[in-house]
Amino acid sequence: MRLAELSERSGVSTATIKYYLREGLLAPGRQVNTTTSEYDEEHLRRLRLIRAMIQVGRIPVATVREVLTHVDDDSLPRTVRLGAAVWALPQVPEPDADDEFVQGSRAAMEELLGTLGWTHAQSLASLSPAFRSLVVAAAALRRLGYDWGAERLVPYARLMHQVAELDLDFMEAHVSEAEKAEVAVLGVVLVEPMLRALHHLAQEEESARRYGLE
Amino acid sequence: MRLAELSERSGVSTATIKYYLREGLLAPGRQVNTTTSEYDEEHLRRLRLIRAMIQVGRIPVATVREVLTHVDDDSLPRTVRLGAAVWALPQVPEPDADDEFVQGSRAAMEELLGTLGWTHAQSLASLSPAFRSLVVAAAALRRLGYDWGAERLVPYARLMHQVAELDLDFMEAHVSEAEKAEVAVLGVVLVEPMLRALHHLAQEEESARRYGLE
DNA sequence: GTGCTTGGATAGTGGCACTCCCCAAAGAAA
DNA sequence: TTTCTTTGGGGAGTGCCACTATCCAAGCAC
Repeated sequence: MRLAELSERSGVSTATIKYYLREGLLAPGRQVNTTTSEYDEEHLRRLRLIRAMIQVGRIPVATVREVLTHVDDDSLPRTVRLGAAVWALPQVPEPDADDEFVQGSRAAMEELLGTLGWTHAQSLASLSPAFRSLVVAAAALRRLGYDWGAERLVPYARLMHQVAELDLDFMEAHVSEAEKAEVAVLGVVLVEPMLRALHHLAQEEESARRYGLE
Repeated sequence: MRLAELSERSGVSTATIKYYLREGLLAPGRQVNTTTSEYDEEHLRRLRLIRAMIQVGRIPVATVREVLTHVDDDSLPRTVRLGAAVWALPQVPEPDADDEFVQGSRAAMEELLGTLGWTHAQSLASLSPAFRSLVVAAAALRRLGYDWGAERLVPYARLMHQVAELDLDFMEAHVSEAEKAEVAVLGVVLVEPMLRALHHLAQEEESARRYGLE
């Protein structure tokens, strides 16, 4: 199929597809001659994935490129590729290491991992963007006078661990059917907005149950 | 305290504080004379809240203003104010109602609420931005060939309901100590990034347990 | 009075995600 | 063959956003 048809079937304008091609998010089509390129179903699928990451996952274009680069890197084993892709997802900016609230939160979050017995996460903590995000969020709450320390977060962490188990169970069940790490990234990137939405809905439901609709 | 000190103590530049004042995020200080305004601890606290929402919660400035407007609206009861504030939080754009994937997902998500017995959420579904987000995310997955229907989401939803119960338990425990709805919004806005970070950490941990670090 | 600081206003900056426009080469029509 | 339309590539432009830099006049400190 040509650019126009790719645009038609994906609902993405030709100008935007060209932009993605230029930015290296989408591989170039098979060049038929100087003015025509041929795209296939794989291009359409990848384009839909890119759109989902950008529109639903709110991931910046540069980050999408980075994530896809890791996903496509055949030189690494699948699990490593997936890990690299997830670590590339956008996180909060680097915190100020001298800030007292940041230091206190960092200590509290290390304690949290110890309490949970997440030994692998502990050994990765200093590198993990997710750990950094956790520290930054906890520091912001601390700065406002709230102590979201280890003990308050333990029940949240246990619930999120159950969520992670569901994620991985699903991935295992589908690895055989599609060997592409793309499938895994998809699960990681698109499940998050669903979790967020379910969280809000659950809050609405529980709030209505407790206090009525008024 | 004057602008310079407010800047000093919050770590936010005077130029940025002036911008927030201009945008109506921060109430003006008490005007002492034509060139001096006096700010108090409440201004400092509000400024820290704004920064946390923008930097940690990644909420756009216009949305922060909207959320704070609801929070400060004394004409409504507290629960309604909180609900309005949460509904103002950024969500995905309106989906194309004619899209077959969107229609299928909407039906599946309505079925999900039925299965869960979330009757209040059901009655609010057509209005709730969270429900819309859920539909959009499910539609994106559907478009890529994955069926995240009601039965696959039920376990996720039950876990997020437990999270919501924790949230509300915490809020109830703190309502007496601070009557401001600000406290509640804070919980909603800043807990989300923590959940996200915990989710990632849990994935890293569980993935390392199952497959090793390689 | 002189010089520095302050707060308010206006305009400018840089990044991002497109989006517009032009062009030369194909392919289709006459 | 000639004319007309379409196509893909590329560069420049757009609109939005979150600041940020500059200017200005009024105060205050010495």
